[in-house]
Amino acid sequence: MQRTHTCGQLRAEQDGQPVVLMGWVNRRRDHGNLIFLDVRDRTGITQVVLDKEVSNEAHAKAEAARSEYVVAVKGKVRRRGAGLDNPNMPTGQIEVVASELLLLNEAKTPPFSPAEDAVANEEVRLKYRYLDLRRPQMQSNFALRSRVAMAIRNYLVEEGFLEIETPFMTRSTPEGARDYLVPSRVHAGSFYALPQSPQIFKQILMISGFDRYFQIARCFRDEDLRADRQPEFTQIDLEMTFPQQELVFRVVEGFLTAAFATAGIQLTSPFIQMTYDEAVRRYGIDKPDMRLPALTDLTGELTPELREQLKIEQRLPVIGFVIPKAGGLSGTQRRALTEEIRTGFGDCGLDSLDVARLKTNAAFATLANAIESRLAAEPTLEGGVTPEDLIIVVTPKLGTPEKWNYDPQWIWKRVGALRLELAKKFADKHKLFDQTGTANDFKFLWVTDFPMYEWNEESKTWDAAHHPFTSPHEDDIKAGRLTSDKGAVRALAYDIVLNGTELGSGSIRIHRKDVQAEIFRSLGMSDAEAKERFGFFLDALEYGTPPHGGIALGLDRIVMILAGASSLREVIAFPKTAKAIDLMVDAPTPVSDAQMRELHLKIASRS
RNA sequence: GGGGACGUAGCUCAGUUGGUUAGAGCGCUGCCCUGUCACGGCAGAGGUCGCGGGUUCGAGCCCCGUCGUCCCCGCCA
Repeated sequence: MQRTHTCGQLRAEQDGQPVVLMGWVNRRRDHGNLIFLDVRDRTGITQVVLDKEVSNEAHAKAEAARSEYVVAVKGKVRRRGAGLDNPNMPTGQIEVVASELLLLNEAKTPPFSPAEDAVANEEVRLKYRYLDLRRPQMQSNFALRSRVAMAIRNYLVEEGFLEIETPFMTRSTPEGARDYLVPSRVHAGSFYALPQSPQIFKQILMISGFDRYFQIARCFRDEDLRADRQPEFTQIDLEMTFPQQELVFRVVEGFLTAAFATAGIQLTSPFIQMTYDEAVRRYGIDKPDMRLPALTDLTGELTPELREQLKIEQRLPVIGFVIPKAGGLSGTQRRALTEEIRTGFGDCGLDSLDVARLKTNAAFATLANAIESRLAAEPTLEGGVTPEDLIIVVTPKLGTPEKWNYDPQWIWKRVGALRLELAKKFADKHKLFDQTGTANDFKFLWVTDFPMYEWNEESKTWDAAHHPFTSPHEDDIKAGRLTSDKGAVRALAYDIVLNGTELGSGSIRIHRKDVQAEIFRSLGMSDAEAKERFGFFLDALEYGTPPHGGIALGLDRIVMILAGASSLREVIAFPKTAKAIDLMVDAPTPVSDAQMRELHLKIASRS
């Protein structure tokens, strides 16, 4: 028996047609001499009718059928009678009257039903991943993922990019994330590393003259996980020769537009841009969520006298922001929130003003009104500030936090974090995170001019903020800032941000050996050390390296946001838990002593 | 490495101040039912209250430890 149609395919037009369907029993409704089987495959569900008067034998088999049995149905499509349509399902105008039913396979009673909308806890879902993946929501997530990847491939190939694979077993680089290591059997005591990204290879491909490269590449990082971080993840990695950064942006906007179109979302490009400094100043974070109103600097609204009265530190900024529709709190609720903020900032010396209360006090009413009108200027608050909105004004208490001295952005970052925390807390009220199915749900943003260096408080050194192959701004090199003022050096590095999630980052690379060597030196790496770690790369730079640059975007994150999911596990078929365990296959596991010996390994302690 | 939430039937969860025999819905099993589509009706089975220890006359509930899942900080060039 050969399947003729899928379970999501049949419509009224096929009335009377003989068909063979195959799939899983989604539900069975037994009415005695009449049994309904809902048969499911990844395309949908079709109601099959087993009538004892049509086939006694088929009906008997249907009596034995249970949830998740795999069945084959031979029968005829029938337009349902008047009043029997089910408008809730695409195939609801028809049913298949079975003349023959085969139970292709039985199924144990599943621990949870793929037919239920309610989801089981993640532990069970991950253990029985094959059942979880049968759920229509998951099927649609992976169909979406496939379409997105295909659209991106097509777009990039059209634009002249070549898809080229790079090794999974490569050389460990101590910079950046922790490596996953693969012990060598042939070379005792030596290890390959799984790539954190194909960074160096793609640059070598540019030196090799491939002009435009891309790859949908698996990357591996042995760091602690989050909802949006898995130990292995997939990047859309690309690199091109002779690009201005704007050209990279156009390519990315192009393939994202193509990708989102597969989900029926029509994006408009170019995406807006903002420098890193601006992002931190206006949003307190390098990946602003543009669905929410920005931070507003209210410092100018407070005279020294007012600060004095309100016990506010004179040297530091006063920062306000609005959470739309989260207002109207009672006095008790406001006091609780104020207290929460105060303790949340702990030893940082920050406090907040209760604007609603200020308003009721004649001495401060002018200030409160001024604050309100300043906040209302924020463009995302089209209707101005209303009593429905929640106003937060963060003030530094008397006594200066030490951090201010070396990181002037610190207070902005803290308030930016508070803005996100409160936005999350009041998501039900402002509904700005809800998906409406339009391009409006997706706020893209380019963040440019990242700092080249980052002060590492622990080791008291300057580290590369992006990676050490990133080109600094020409001006900053010329001005000698690589040595004199590292904190002020801007890189030709950029991030693409979607709804507050970093989708990807890239840069224009260094293509001259002298500059590369200088950067290594500026990072405290001696020439000998640089040669030891990146000698092959420095060599390659000497054989006619074209200017080049690129970017890498997290495919998993793109699909996650597009699918409206809140965890990567919803869009990765076989993901790992927060402790990097695969609950289905049970990995990792210890290996046999024989394997260990072969790899010249010994476990120091199993404590 | 640190903080937080959760863990009770196959699943989702309730379980009062520590007090008799630990409950509900769904699912499951059996019987009945020819128009259901979350079918319905009747009957029934199903529990190491994550695990270990402690307090107590008595612990699902309190204490200590531990394991697991999730979220966050650190970390993630």
